[in-house]
Amino acid sequence: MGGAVPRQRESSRDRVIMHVDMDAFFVGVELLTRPELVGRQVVVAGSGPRSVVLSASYEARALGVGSAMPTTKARQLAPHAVYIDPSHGQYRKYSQKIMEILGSVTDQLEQVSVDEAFLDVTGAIRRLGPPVGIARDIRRRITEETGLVASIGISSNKFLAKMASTGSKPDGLWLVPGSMAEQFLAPLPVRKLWGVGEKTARILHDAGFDTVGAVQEAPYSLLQRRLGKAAGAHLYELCRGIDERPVVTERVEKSMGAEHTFSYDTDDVREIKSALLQLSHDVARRIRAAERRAYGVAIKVRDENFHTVSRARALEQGATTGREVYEAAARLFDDLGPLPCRIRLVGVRAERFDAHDAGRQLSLWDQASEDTFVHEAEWGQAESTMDLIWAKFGPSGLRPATLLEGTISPRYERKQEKVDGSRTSDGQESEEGPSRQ
DNA sequence: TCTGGGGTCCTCTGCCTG
DNA sequence: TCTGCAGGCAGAGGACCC
Repeated sequence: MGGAVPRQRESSRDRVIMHVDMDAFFVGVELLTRPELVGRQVVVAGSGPRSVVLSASYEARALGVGSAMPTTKARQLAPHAVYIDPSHGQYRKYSQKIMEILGSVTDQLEQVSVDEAFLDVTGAIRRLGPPVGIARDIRRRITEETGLVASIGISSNKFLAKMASTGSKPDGLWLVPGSMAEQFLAPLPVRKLWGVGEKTARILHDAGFDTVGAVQEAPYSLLQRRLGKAAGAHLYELCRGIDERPVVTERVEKSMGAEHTFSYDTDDVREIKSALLQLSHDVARRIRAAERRAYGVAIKVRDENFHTVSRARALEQGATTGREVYEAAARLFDDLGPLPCRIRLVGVRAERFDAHDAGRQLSLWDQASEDTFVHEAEWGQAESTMDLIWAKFGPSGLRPATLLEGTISPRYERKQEKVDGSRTSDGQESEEGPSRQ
């Protein structure tokens, strides 16, 4: 039952893994252009009624403001903080610079998100010297070349390196030898473990485990009983600092999705379908950009009570156009039946990708009529042409007629204008970003 | 009180098939 | 032919991460 108790392979203790994590990255980037705000409470958050905090300066964090917190709550906690709309284009630009610096250290680089990455420097030590020296050099170069601050954790695997960088923040550097893993982790609250969220922490608390040290004492079978086979085994390993995952330099996306939260809950089917249509086109554009074809489409619908349902459908012919994605999404939505209450959020996701076949295959639907096939091919061509125009002039000038006035609701239209307004002619968000307060 | 958006992985369940 | 069972697979939902 539950399999053998896992043990760490001795060889894996010889690896040297770094976790580089930027300190309050979004705020840091904003402060580069607004140095007068350094040392003040600064919060990067959307300005909508339902937006959340993306990043907060350490001064704001001291008041309890944290990421993913509703902006309304953050304003209660930090009423005198400066609130800034996010400028994602800038964040991407700085992220790229940072990844270039990290890439010059080793090609064993795994970018986890816009502001953090793992490096396997095992092979670089002979060339560049001891790990701590490499990490110091990385931190110095990031600050000199971008003006931003990074914290770095070093250990024998990704999990421990991540825990070390978290512990070193802000502006720190920690090395945790693999042999010290259990002592290092024991005093930490279980919630600090990577993969232990709110729910798992509550289950562990109910079982009497509040610290990693307490979980270290728990039998393997008990963890599997309480948390499930995989999660139990995973936690058993993590609390001992065992993590055999390699640094993955190339990652292939398994799905691409887009979601929209309405400013106000709605039961207007026209408005909901208009959002589904817009999202379908957004997703399809990314499918085409990646030269892929989606053989599955899923929708997500969240109601006013925060109850979420999802529905998925396999597609015989891979989808690459917004029209194809929307047809599947709209059918899934229709299959849900009459709305029992108002809707808060809708999402569209494309999945089950395959290599993008160059020649357009005839679908069953297409085969019904030669005219239909020509029409579909033309539609695909039209959307590809739209991609080119988007790339050159930005999204504001062109969109399917079904997304223009009369079909899309005024409320959703306003949001699109806001998004479009923050972009430049090359389709990227402007250097200045959206308007700020 | 109020909870975005994008993504991955896991579990459970029901259906199909051998 | 029917029944029971196991395995594979897809769909739905949940938890988690940044």
